[in-house]
Amino acid sequence: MLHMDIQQMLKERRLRATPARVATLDVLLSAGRALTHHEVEESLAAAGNRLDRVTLYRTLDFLVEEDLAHRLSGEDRTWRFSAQDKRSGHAHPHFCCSGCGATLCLGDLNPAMVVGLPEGYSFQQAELTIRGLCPACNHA
Amino acid sequence: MLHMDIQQMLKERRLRATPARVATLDVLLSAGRALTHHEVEESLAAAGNRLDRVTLYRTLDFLVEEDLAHRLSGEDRTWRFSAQDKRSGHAHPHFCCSGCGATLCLGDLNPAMVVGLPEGYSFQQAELTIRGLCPACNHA
DNA sequence: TATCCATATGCAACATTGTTGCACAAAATT
DNA sequence: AATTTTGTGCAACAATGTTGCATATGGATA
Repeated sequence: MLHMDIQQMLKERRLRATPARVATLDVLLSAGRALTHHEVEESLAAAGNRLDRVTLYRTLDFLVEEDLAHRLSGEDRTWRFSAQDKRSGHAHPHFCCSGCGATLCLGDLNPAMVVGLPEGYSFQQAELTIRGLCPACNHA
Repeated sequence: MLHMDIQQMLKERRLRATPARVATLDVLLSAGRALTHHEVEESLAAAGNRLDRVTLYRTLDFLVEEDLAHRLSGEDRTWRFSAQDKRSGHAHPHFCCSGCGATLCLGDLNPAMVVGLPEGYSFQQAELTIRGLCPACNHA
């Protein structure tokens, strides 16, 4: 996406359109999948937008808080961030490749799934992660 | 559970019934929920069975490999271990409390849920995590 | 356009969680 | 009992994420 458009995205929400945010959002929007902090860092560096580690952590946190990105937990204890899916906020089905860790978002979940909590428990959110092999790892 | 019985569990599978394993398994079996490494460590120490951090990591890995325990990833980037549910290996619905992080296993998943992967992707396992509040946190 | 202030950034230090290598101890096997 | 195999503890390291603080900067205001 054009940086102009990304700046616009931020300004529409009355948020500061700093270079760090624009570049980070650009990386997330361009990726076809959820990226780790490290992957974002490398991607930024490759594009000549080197950011401090801490700044990137804070920028990613910021984007998540402002609902411009989505933080999801994988099987490898590292957060992954995605700006792709602005799907309904309460049900996030993901696919996670056992081969390479690639993570991406699938379609909506059927809320009917989320029933049968024990007495006294309250529901907030459901997350379904399907593990398997992505096309690349299927062939390897 | 009695230590005798736990030793039996291990020996039936031709595994060495070391004190570290028996004590760790005991802690996991007695807990009504999945425990973090740290929680297991504390629980062991409280029972006078202090274990080295590394030994505990390795013991937990061992139990998972031998299918005596189950490792699950939470929202806080730390593994949790449970010896409770020897439910079907391919679908693990969990409940995770947003208040205190307590994690426990719910009933079986309907495998029909796991359909609709994009072309080229292969299925291995599904994990559904429901977030919400446990009874204690609901009242607090 | 120049000034100013809230806030974003970078740096250093730290915290947490998990891993690796190696020497020693304990179990199992003979 | 001796030997082999495996488990344990210690030290050091690695990866991921956090906190405090000084400085730089975006964007509102004059």
